[in-house]
Amino acid sequence: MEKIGSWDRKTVISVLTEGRELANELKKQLHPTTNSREACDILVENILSSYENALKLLDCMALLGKGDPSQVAVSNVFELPNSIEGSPKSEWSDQISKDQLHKCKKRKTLPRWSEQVRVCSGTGLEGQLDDGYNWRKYGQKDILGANHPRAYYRCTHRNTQGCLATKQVQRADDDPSVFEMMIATETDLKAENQELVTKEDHFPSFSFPTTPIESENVETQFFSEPSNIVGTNYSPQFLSPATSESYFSLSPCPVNDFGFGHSLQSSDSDFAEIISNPTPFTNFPFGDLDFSIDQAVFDSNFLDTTDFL
DNA sequence: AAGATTTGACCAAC
DNA sequence: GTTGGTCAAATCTT
Repeated sequence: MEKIGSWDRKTVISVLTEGRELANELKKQLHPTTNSREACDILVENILSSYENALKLLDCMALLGKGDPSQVAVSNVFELPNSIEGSPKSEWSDQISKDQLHKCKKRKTLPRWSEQVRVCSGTGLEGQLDDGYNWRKYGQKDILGANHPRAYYRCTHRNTQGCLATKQVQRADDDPSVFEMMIATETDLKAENQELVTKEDHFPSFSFPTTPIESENVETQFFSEPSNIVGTNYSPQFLSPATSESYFSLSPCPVNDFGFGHSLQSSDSDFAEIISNPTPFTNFPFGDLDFSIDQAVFDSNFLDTTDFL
């Protein structure tokens, strides 16, 4: 497990410095005596990229915040990159009646999780991690073959704002200090519904890969070009361009306060320290950063800071 | 008192 | 029949 080192400050400075130098270069190019439009375009792109990188670094650091980052070991597995751009959340969530909610008792057989996250516990950092939702536990179940029970959480604002995000948390069998979380946001649920209607019509023979991209591949993709850390030139091959909400879009229900959510009162609950605020930026793809990216598939809007600034 | 958690029961998928 | 996801009453916390 790699650890987060002193990358943060140095990396931000480096990125900002790069942006400044590029801006200076652009200034030269804009001089009346020189007239290279193409060069200017490239410089502008690079400048924007540099500042975006810096901003995202700062966001990432703000979320990881205090505590000992070395204890964070996370990976996201976007197992179902099928989020589909559609109507605003309020439009569809409002359509869900109590009867429909009641039907949700039925077992979910389709994969609908946008994120699978592994988080180490034990340092208090967990409390700093926040996916923007306020979670409320609504059940716990012993799972066959698992050493630890699985806890079920849903958004606190389910009733008041129709937030349908849900989350399952279970202590890993192989490493009890690691929690495995699966998070399903409204987008996933929406996509699931829409998929039932449209996939046969539109994608009769196409399916997304069920196994995530190897970490080496991800790192190669994202880390090979330092100047494009954030992937401004990255074009995901398999993902819908409208999946950002699954990751960070904090529609009405999430709180996104980056602080502690409610704390679980369960005396015996292994999840008590960690559940309320899991990781939003768990696999931030910075080349110099020591995040461990076990498996990931990124959305093109994944790092669009405008979604959460 | 309001809101959150616990836990047994219910229900549908398998 | 078994299992996993959810409900809801009871209980607890703030």
